[in-house]
Amino acid sequence: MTHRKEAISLAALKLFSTEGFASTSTKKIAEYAGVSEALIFRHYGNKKGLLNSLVHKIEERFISSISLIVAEKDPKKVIGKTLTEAFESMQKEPEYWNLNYQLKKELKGDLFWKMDLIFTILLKEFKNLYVDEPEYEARFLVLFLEGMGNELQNNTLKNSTELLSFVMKKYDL
Amino acid sequence: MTHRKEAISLAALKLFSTEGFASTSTKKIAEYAGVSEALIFRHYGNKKGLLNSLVHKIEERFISSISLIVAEKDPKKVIGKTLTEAFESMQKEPEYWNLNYQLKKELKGDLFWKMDLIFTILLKEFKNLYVDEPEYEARFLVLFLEGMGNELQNNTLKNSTELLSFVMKKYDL
Amino acid sequence: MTHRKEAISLAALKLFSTEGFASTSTKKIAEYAGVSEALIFRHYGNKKGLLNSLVHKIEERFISSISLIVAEKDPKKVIGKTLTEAFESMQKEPEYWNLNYQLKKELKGDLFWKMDLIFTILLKEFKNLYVDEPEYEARFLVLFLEGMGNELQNNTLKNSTELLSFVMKKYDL
Amino acid sequence: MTHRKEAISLAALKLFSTEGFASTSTKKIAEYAGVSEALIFRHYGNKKGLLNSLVHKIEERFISSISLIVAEKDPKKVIGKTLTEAFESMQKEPEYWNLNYQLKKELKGDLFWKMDLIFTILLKEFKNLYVDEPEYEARFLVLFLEGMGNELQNNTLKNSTELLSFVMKKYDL
DNA sequence: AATGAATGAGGGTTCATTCAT
DNA sequence: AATGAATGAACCCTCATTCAT
Repeated sequence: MTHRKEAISLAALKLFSTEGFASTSTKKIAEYAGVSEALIFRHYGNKKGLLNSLVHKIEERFISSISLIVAEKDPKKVIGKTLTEAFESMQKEPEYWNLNYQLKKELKGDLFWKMDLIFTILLKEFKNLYVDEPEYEARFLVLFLEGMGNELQNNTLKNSTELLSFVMKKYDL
Repeated sequence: MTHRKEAISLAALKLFSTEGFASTSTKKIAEYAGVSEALIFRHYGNKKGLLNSLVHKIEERFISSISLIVAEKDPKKVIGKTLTEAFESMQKEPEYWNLNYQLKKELKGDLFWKMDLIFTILLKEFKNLYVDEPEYEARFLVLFLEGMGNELQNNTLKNSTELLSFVMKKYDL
Repeated sequence: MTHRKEAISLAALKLFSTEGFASTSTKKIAEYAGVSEALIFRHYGNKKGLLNSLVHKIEERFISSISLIVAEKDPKKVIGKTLTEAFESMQKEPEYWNLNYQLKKELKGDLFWKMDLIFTILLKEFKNLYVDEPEYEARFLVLFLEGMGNELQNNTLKNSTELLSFVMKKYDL
Repeated sequence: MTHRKEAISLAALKLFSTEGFASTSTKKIAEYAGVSEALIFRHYGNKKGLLNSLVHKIEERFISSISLIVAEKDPKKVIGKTLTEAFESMQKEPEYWNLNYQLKKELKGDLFWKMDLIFTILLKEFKNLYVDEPEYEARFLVLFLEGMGNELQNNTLKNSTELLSFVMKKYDL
């Protein structure tokens, strides 16, 4: 990938995630990336193609981060690590999560939704722990995570690290 | 409010909440409402004005629904009713919640965010219950609700009613 | 049809017929017509729609002119009048014929081709005259007319009126 | 001429003649020829240069075919051969004729127009035959040929061979 | 109150062409 | 000789908005 193609990708990630896909013009992307507008179309075909390439990157990145977690054996450790991994990812790479949320609205289901994978992992481990209603326990935690992701995007969540610690303690993880 | 002005409002609510503000053209709204495009501007000044009128409606409606809750005395009942009220509202009037979520991204803070009010209520009652860390308890529940709202918009949440019952039981509400 | 809508139609007729459909930009049409470019799309949907409206006009105009001819009884008079009518139409309304030729190339058969109608008329009358090979006689004359139409577009045909007289005399019309 | 340069020339001939000069992009030509777009500009300077090279080829080819005809002595044979040569050329190399017609519209007179040469030949021979009005006789036949060329491009002319025979017989050639 | 006509600004995309390699 | 990268200008078209009626 050439220097400029990457610049376009980065600009698009930034702008799509903050302004939304529809509200981001290709001209704005080009200016932000410091390239000509036409270059976007040379490299990605069209605006949707640029988006798709970002989505692919997001998915690959996330899947590889998850694969590290499931190597663990102890159910509690897996659950704990899933929460912390997701949380840290949300903090370190907010653009990717932002984009993921944005696209969920705009693409309506055409998108790989990270939370589905997290749910699957949690469900399995809650079953291993023989809790009463593993589906609801898992879903409950996932929805909390999803809400947290929501808030982290807007920087409206104070003491998020402490909040996570609180949850970890609550679940004895 | 005349018949046509209301038709515009309804069309805009529907379209803004499903397609987003930026992606909904005034032409589309006019067609959906069965009126001329110019009428939108006569009644609401501009597109943003139409949006603002919707936002006002949403806020009024939500505040009045909350005021019923806080009339309760028993902290646990207040918490429980807050959860069920929010949940039922999400199910009965998905457009309003959808719009609220959409606008949170697009307006970035210019908007009254329902969850803030819910947090305030829950925080007060958790304090009344003398739980250990009321801020985090309240925040935790709010984020769960927020995640649930997220999912309900896309109809991707199965057994949501049972899930809520599970949470109510978990908190002994 | 409003004043400006008509202006667009006239400008398009002029430009499409002289420059070709593909080579005529909507901006050029708008400038030539003295209106905003957007108005073209309001009135005709898109560039192709504008073309289609011209084609319809052309067809209607031609069919009505032909209907006068076939009212004649004497075969020779019909043939003669067909030739002169076509010729005069080519001279008086060169834009329409130009466009017809242009479109024949660009639309490839999606177009009503005037010469087909002329052929039908001539064929019928040559049969009435009991000439040896009416199909070829009719086709021969039609191709001559077609060639003449070709040349008249570019003003490269000198003494066209005398040429027609010559042909009329040759066929004893 | 290298292999690739020729491929470009062939692709351009094909595409210009079927789609027209303006409607054929250099990208399309490059793809059709299986070369890079930049190569077109290396070999032909610009799009117009590519066209000019084609036009030159066409003219050379046609002039050499005509020179065989005028070697004949008998006027009637010359006329007959001119018709058949033109006809066969139209059938065997439709692309060249197509292009010639296309360019006549698009270049407006900047182009060598084959029919002018044919007219000159026919005129001379009709004079040799002492017919009454040699100019009109020659023009008449040329316009027929021109119309036939028109139709042959779109494959809309049935029994063209028989039609030509009919004309030959009609003129006792 | 309500509309059709009209527009300037901007949308995504394709164009012919140049440049570095 | 040949190509991929890169671009400014132009393409068709949609946008929110104004105006006359």
